[in-house]
Amino acid sequence: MHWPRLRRVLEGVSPVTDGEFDRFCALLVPMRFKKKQHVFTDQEVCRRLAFVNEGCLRYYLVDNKAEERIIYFAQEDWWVGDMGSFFSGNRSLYSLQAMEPSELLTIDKDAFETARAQCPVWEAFYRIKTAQSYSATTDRYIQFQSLSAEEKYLQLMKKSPWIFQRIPQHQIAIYLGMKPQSLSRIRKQLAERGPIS
Amino acid sequence: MHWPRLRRVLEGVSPVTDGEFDRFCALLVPMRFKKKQHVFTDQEVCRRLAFVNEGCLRYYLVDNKAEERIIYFAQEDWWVGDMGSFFSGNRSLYSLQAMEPSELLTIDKDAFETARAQCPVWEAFYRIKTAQSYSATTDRYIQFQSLSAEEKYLQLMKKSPWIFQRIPQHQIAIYLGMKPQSLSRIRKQLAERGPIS
DNA sequence: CGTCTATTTGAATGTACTCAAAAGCGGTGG
DNA sequence: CCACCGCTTTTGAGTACATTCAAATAGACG
Repeated sequence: MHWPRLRRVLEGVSPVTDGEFDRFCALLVPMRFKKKQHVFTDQEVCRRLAFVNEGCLRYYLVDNKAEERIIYFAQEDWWVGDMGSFFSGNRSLYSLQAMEPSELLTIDKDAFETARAQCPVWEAFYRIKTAQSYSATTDRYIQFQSLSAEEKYLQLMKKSPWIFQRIPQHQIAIYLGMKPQSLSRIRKQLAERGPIS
Repeated sequence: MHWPRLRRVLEGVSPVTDGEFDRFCALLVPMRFKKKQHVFTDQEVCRRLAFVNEGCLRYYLVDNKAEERIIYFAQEDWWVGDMGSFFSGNRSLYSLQAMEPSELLTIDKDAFETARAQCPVWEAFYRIKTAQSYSATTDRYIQFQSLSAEEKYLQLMKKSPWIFQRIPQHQIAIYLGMKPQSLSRIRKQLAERGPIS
């Protein structure tokens, strides 16, 4: 099997030979998930990291006040999973759920270690991506503190317009850390204030 | 030079031989910083990651509203620096400043790559720590959303009591994402409500 | 002792929330 | 095709938590 999307993503970090790519792909297990199906839920260990070959998912938790909190939405070309749980073997606090029928290419811990030893591109890829994700999460933490609800909405429109094509509005509100009612009001205000622009 | 704190921290991940530890230490440059001195500031590239052998620092930025936001306080045994800037070579958004006279053991990018190739303990250490930091930051992002100002304060008391021994209260308030006045009020309320406990 | 900074306190304000209900939308089955 | 049901989005009124602005008090350092 080819998985051209995956190949393109890996090439983004360093060139890959056919042989190395095939070796890597041999370690992956493709899996399909129906809409609303969970890849894993909280209270279980995340045993596989996964590449989103097709579809759209949300990574979320239910907090101590029984509120859902969404960490991210993922679409094609994203890697998903709970690295903390994956490496430590502890149960995850988070859940990963398909928002649309999705196809994932998954790798378990043994395959991960094999790939790390035998596929330089994979070693480089996840090393770089982990550091980038860490940075990006720190940036997001700060943005969450700094921005008002309206600013968060406008920023998301600018940075991730695809989300508005695939995700219902009340989920976007939760992702932005606000109530669906608040997002609705913000949209109304913006529509009134700036129909021109 | 011995650097027993550093050795103990590395041993936390995997055993180290004297030879490997010496090889690693030879790649480090010790540096001292006075109180309030910056290790690096925003607008410059973070060229060194550093181990806190002694002292206490804060990692912060000035946001788009000209407000200081503190990402973390670090004390002995922490590794500090902006990994995003360090690896990408882009200017950092963040600044790192000594809160007390501090001694750092620093490593630049060349030494880092050398160490990664030649010191297995270092390769394993930063790989594991990066993933852990990423997880921890995600957890913190969620906590920031979920908890009230008072809950954040109580949680910090429980999880990082050392901070209250070394850091002035208004800096703690900023770290918790609130105004110094708010933290003062919260402390007052808690003192009134629960002198018994 | 005096100055500078940190902390506390008060009063008024604002942003986003809660509770509640109405309107809109999409899919299903009669 | 239409009627109904469930879910999403909108709207309204009142509330809460933390903020702003302002000033007083306390504490640290030279």
